[in-house]
Amino acid sequence: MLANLPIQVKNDSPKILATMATSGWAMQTIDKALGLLGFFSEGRPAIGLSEIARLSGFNKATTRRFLLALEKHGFVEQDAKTRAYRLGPGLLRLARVREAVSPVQTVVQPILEDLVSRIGETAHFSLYAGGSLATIGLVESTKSNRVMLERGETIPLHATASGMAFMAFAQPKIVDAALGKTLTGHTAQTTTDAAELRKQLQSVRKAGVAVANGSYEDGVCGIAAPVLGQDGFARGAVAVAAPASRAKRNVISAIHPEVRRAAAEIASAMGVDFTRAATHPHGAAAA
Amino acid sequence: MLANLPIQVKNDSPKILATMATSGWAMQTIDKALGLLGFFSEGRPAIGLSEIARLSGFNKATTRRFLLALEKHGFVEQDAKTRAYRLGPGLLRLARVREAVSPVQTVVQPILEDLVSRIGETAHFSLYAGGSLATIGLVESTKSNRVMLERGETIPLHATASGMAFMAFAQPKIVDAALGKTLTGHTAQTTTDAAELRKQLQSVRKAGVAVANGSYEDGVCGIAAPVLGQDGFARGAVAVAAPASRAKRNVISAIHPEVRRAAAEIASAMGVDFTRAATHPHGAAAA
DNA sequence: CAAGAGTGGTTCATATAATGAACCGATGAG
DNA sequence: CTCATCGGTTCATTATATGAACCACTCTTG
Repeated sequence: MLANLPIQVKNDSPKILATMATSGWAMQTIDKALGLLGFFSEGRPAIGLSEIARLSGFNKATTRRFLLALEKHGFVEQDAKTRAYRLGPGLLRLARVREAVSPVQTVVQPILEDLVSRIGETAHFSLYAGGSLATIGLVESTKSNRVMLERGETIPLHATASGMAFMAFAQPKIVDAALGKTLTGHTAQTTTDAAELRKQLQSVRKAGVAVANGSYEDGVCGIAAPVLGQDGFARGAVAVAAPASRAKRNVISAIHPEVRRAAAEIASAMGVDFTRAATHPHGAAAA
Repeated sequence: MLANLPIQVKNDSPKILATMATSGWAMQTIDKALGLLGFFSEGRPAIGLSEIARLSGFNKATTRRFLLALEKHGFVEQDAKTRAYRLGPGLLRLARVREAVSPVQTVVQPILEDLVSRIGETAHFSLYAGGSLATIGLVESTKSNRVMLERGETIPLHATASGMAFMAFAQPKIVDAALGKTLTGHTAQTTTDAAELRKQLQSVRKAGVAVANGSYEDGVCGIAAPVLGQDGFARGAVAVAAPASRAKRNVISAIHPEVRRAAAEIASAMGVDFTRAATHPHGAAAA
């Protein structure tokens, strides 16, 4: 049973982009090209041309043209030796501009650190971007038996506590889009029925917190709270991830208020007007 | 003469992208869409649809489709109230992945801080990305009369010390591309003649350092050294920016070795093999 | 108030762009 | 050697992006 070893959570979904273009929408070329960037992760930092083509389902020639266009703008760069492509330095500049304008990472990190010091479990913060939640902040527990996450990972909305907390307070169209497509089961515990998930979202709205036990990764229990924007809709979520072995009822209960507090702090630090949160569009208290 | 006030350096170039597509190259749609991101900066963090269309030279309808495609992937987001677009959270994730794989920002910052503490002037580090240098790290001097820079700014190659230091050791094709297009004069001091600039690059190669006095912003003197990659070609540059009033001959001379040292440290920290730097493709010592 | 000039956003005929099977040369494994 | 990769390229085929004119709306301004 994994005993006392850190639990490594990974995301190795291949997901073909080529067929996705059939969603009857416009500006598909850009869509496809930007989709390629999603294949890069901490665990797969550099990818060869053929492999990207295989992963995305595009022709090698097309894939290469995409990569050249991305390279021209510094979004990817090609290793001179291995010829493999990796994320480029242009992203750093854009992220800096964004961060200079509305600081998130700098503000979130200390809040997460505080959260981790209080409850002793790994915590992370993610923002909704491009159809899923993107992990923006991550602080790992110092315990030897802890949950480990990849930096900058994208996490599915329907299979995680963060995702459920987010969806419970997100704009309806986002939820519809997320639950509309085929829901992949990550473990035996994953709920893949949209109607059932919507029922669960109701409970999350009442509680203001989402709990997911092994629905994304076996043996990992997540407790998450939504981070709301000025319009009252969710922007992202804060979550605590604990080994299931430690996640007893009373422990989870104790974590609830801490996660909600962290979520409120983050929302506030991101410049949220909390008087608005009272007249929440979902009619539930979430902060 | 500006006396003792901090000197603010800005970049307000409008530059139309619509005509640029004529460069006989492929995958133009992606190119155009990604070009829009370049209009966002610390000084212009949010832009309305019409203004982006005006800046880029594209049709409003086309521009909107670009923005929607970018938004879908979290590269931009639209303010619910003002309807203006700004850089999106998806960039943070990608930058994090890139940073997790090959840390630059985290490594550069302390080196810059050390540099600033030694010489007492503003210092910054930039990487080549998308046709120009992108400021990745920035530490300002604590003096009241100091040079101020925007975070995440893109700086022209031909008009700055950083640019010249970079070009002097960059891949020839990059230099050709940079000097091939029309060179804009930012001040009366800016050299806009490609042949003359190439001659200056020769001197920079000999010195291993570039000095630019008021060629980008009046009253600002830049001293820069290239940061070389494992292939011996420049990846970016470190620069010190001082008010011209303080930049006496002997001061500049004193800064030279400090900037070169910082450049060497950064290159080393970025994982550069320095035994390679000896057999430099340009036949000059640059570290 | 009304008129004018801005917005952001949408439509549909037109014209331009993206695409991929087959190809090449190189490299590495058996 | 042979076979299977790799990254990269070509050109006929096809699907795509594009923009003028159009709303609906919100400011100013007289």
